[in-house]
Amino acid sequence: MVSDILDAAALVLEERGLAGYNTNAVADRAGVSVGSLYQYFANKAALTHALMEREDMVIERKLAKLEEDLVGLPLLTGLLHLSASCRLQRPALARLLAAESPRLPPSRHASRLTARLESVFQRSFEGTPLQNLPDAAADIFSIMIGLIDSAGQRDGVEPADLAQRLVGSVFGYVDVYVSRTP
Amino acid sequence: MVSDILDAAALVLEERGLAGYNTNAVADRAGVSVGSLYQYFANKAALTHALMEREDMVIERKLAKLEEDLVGLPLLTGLLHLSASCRLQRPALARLLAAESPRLPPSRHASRLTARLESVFQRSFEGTPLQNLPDAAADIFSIMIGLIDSAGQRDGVEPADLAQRLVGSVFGYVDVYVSRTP
Amino acid sequence: MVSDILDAAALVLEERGLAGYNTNAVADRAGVSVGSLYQYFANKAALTHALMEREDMVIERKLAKLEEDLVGLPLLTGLLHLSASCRLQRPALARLLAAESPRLPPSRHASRLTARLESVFQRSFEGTPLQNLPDAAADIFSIMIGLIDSAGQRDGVEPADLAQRLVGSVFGYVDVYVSRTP
Amino acid sequence: MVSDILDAAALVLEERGLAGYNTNAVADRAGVSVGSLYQYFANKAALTHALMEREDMVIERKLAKLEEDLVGLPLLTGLLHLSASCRLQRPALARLLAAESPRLPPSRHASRLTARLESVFQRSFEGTPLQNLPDAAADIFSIMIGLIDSAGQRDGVEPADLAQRLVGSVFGYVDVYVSRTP
DNA sequence: AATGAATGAGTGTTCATTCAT
DNA sequence: AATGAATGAACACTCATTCAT
Repeated sequence: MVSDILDAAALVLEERGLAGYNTNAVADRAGVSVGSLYQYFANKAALTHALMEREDMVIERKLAKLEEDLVGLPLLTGLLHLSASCRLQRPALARLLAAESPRLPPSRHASRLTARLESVFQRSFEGTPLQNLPDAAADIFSIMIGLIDSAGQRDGVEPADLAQRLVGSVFGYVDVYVSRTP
Repeated sequence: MVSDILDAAALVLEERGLAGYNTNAVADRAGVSVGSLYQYFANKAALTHALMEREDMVIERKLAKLEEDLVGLPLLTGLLHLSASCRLQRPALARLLAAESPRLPPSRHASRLTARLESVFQRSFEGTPLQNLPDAAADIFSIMIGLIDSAGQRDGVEPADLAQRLVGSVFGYVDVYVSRTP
Repeated sequence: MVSDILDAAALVLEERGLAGYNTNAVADRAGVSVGSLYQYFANKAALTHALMEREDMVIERKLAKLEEDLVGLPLLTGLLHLSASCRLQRPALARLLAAESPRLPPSRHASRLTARLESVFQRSFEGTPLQNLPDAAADIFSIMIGLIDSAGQRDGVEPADLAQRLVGSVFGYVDVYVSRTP
Repeated sequence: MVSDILDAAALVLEERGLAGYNTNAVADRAGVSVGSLYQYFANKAALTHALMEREDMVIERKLAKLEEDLVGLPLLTGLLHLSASCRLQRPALARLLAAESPRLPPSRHASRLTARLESVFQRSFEGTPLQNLPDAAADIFSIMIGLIDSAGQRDGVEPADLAQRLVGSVFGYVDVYVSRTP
C-alpha cells in the first residue's frame, strides 16, 4: 500500500509535473482514498520525503555493495557512475523531486546521504589529511545532482558518457580541494 | 516603484521562503497595494522573472566588460569568479529563485543567459572544434549554479575559494568534454 | 446536496440579484463550504448552467408529454401555455438566468431547447413547406422569453391571460412567416 | 468629449463584449484618462445609461417626426419599422446593452421610452377604450426588443422583412389584447 | 483500517473609483 | 479641467487536511 502510493506519487509527478502534484491526485492514481494516504503519511511533505528516500535507496544499496569491493578513488568513481545511471532511469522524477525539496522542511534523509558521501570521500583519500569534509561532500553532492539532472532533461544521454564528464568535474573539484587542504 | 516591489519580493523570499512568497505579501512588504503590483507586473510569474532578471543583470553587465578584455580560458575563469561573487551576495535569494524557476513558464531571459554562456564557452576554445555546444553550456551552467547555491547555504564562504573549486570542476568537465569531441 | 446548492443559487439570485450572485454567497446560503460547491460544479458557469437546466427541465418534461397527445397548432399553443405557467412560477429567477446567460460560454442545453422548439414548430406546420426553420424557431423563442419575462416583473399576472397574448403574438409572427415562405 | 467617451464605450462593447467592458478600457479607447471619464459620468452605470439613452434617442427623434404625420395603426406600424431599422444598425451593441441593463439600477430613461410607447399605443387605438395601457406597452416593448435583438445575431437580416414579422407579432398581441379589453 | 465528502483558509487577479498633482 | 497612478474590497477557485461513517 505504501509502495502503491509512492508509485502513484512518482507517476503523478512525471505525468503532470509539480503543478499537478497534489495529494488527491496521488490517491486517485493509486486507486486509494485520500484518507488512506494520510494513514500512512503524516502530510504531503512526508510523502514527498518518502519518495525521495525510496528513489535514493537504490543508490544507497548499490553503494553499500561497492564499498565492500572498492576503496580509494575507484570507489568515488564508482559512486558517480552509479548515481548517473540510477538518476537517469527516471530523470524527470529525479529533477522534480529536487525542485520540490526546497519547499520541504529539512529531512534527516538528505543529510544521511551526504554523510554517506562524506564517508566515501574520506575513504577515497585515505592517508591524505582533509579538512571540512562536510563542505566538500555537500559541494560534490550538488555538482553531481546538478549535472545529472540537467543532462536528464535531454534525450538519449548515455549514462556512461555523462558519468565520464561527472568524474571529470568532481575530480577537478577534488584536485583543487586537496591541493588547498593543508 | 518597480524597483521597490522587486526589493520587497526579494526580502519576502529571503525572510519567508517560497511558502510565504505571494503577491499580497510582496505588496504589503513594499508598502503598496496589490493593485499597484499588478500595474507593473502582469502576474506573479512576471514578477519573479523580473526579479531573476534584475539579479542576473549584474552578472551580465560585468560579463560584457570581461569579454572586452579577455579571451580563451581566462574569460571562462573570469565568468566563474564573477558568478560566484555575485550569487554569494544574496545566496538565499539566488537559491530560492532557482528553486522557483521550474514552476515558471519559460522565459526569454533564462535562455539568453545560457546563450551567452555558450558564446563564452565557444570563445574559450577558439580553434578547437567542438560539438554540442548547447549541451555543454547547459551542463556547465548547472554545475555552476548547483555548486554556488549549495555553498551559499553555508556561512562564511569565501567567493574566491569557491570560485577556485568551481574552476576546478568546470575545467575537469571541459577536459573530458574536449578530449572526447572529435 | 447538488439540489441544495441549486436551491441556494436560485434564492441568492432572487434575493440579491445578479450583483450578489457569487459562489461564496451561494455556498453560505446552502449552509455548505465553497469547497463542496466546487466538488459538484466545475465552476460558476457550470453552476448557472445546471440551474438553468433544472428550471427548464420541467418545461421539457411537460412538453414531451404534450407531444404524445397533440399535433399541429394545438401543440404550439400548448407549448406557449406551458412556458408561461412554468416561467411565472419564479419569474425573477427566470429573468435573471436569462440575463446571465450572455455572459456564459455556450451550453449544449440551450441549443437542445431551441432544437426542441424547432421540432415542435415543424410538427405544427406539417404539410406546409417552411424554410429557415432555425431562424423562425430562434425568433419565436425570443418572443416567448421576452414577453413572459417582461410580464413576470409585474405582480398578479395570470398565466392563462399572458399565454393568450403570447399565442396571439406567435401566431401573428407565424402568419407573416408562413405567408412569405415560398 | 462626452460623445467621444460614449463612442468608445460602444466600440468596447462591440469589440470585447460584456467581459471586456470596463471603465479603464473605455477611457483608453477614447484616448482619455479614467479621471476624465468620471468627470462626466458619476459611475459606470451612468455611462451605460447614457449610452443606452443615446442609442434610443435616434428612435425617439424619428418617432416624434412620425407622430406629426401619422395616426392610428399606421403610426404603430411605423414605430416598429423604425425600431427594426435603427437597432439593426448596430445589432451587437443593442443586444449587449440590453444584456447589461438588468445589472443596472433602474433609470428614468427606460420608463420614458415605454411611456412614449404607451402614448403611441393609445393614439393607435383612438376611440377604442383600453385598459392597462402600461402593461400592454411594456409587453409590446419586450416583444419588439426580444425579436429585433434575436434577429440581430444573424447576418444579412433585412430590416423590412424583420419589421413585417414584428408587425405580425405585435398585431397578434394587440388583437388578443383589444378583444379582451372590455 | 478505509473511505471520500466536507472543509475553509489562502492565493492570484480584477476593476470601479479616488485624489494628489 | 485633466491626468493616471494608486487603491483595496471582492471574487473565483485550489488543495492540504479532517472526521463521521
